[in-house]
Amino acid sequence: MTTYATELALREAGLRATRQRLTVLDALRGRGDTVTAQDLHMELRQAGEPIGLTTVYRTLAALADAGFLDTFDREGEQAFRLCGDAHHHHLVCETCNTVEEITAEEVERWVHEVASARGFSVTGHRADIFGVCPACRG
Amino acid sequence: MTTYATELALREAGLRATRQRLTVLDALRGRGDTVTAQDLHMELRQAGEPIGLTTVYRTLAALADAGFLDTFDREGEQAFRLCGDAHHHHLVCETCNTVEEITAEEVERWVHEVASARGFSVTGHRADIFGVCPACRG
DNA sequence: GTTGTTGCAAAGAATTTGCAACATA
DNA sequence: TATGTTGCAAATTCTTTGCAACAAC
Repeated sequence: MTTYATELALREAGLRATRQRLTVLDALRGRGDTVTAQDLHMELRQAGEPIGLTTVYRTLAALADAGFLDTFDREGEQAFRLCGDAHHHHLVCETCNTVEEITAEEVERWVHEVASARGFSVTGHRADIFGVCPACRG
Repeated sequence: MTTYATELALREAGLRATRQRLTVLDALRGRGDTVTAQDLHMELRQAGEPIGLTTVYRTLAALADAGFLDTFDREGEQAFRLCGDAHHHHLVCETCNTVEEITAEEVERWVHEVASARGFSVTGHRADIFGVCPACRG
């Protein structure tokens, strides 16, 4: 179900709306967990989608670069996940890799207090919580 | 200046106090920035220390596993840094890779509030701030 | 038509493993 | 001495690049 809005969003980011990019975005849309390029490529191929591994790597990098995806590190591998527009943090289930987005004014405030107290100019920050989700605990 | 305390700490963690491990710990002790296995190996070799790359990898992994080191991701590469005992967060200079440790009761509190509100059991959390330190801004 | 994109094959880089020699406890 | 550790070389794995065919605008 590729929406027209998706194509617009891609163009806005200076990316052509190719079949492969729409495929990747569609695949990402359904899921709340993180995926690596390798994972996603295999899934898409198994689902019959013709797409190259190189393209999956490049697409995920481009989408992350354009702010469509959040990035995570799964021990050496880079994993990605579709994200909302606003800045947020993450509640990550270490068992199923599902990610819930959380906002936190408390953290934002803390970030600027700490940084300015030490004379740092802030370029970014990240606050993630790791745990096991209710579903995985059974 | 390999202290006896260092050797004890290693044994406590179930690791033998080998020359290589003490060398790595010594090298790490002096610095406030993060290093990768490749970096550290090269530095040690250049300093005349005989140590294998494999060993540096294994040593850093073991030390991190034992809680001696904090780990960071420098785009694909894993970087390490000696850390204090207590739980803390990081103020990272993206220019020189120096890390200042920061404590944050506010964040701890926030972590448990958010997690329990969603039924997650917490296994860990991490709050890092990225920026440019006063020295690098000149 | 132009220019960005794709995908294969090959290259590159980081990291891990097999295994015999070796050092620590 | 028994067992954990080392380090080389080789193998793995993740990721990137060259380049010609191709698709989007």
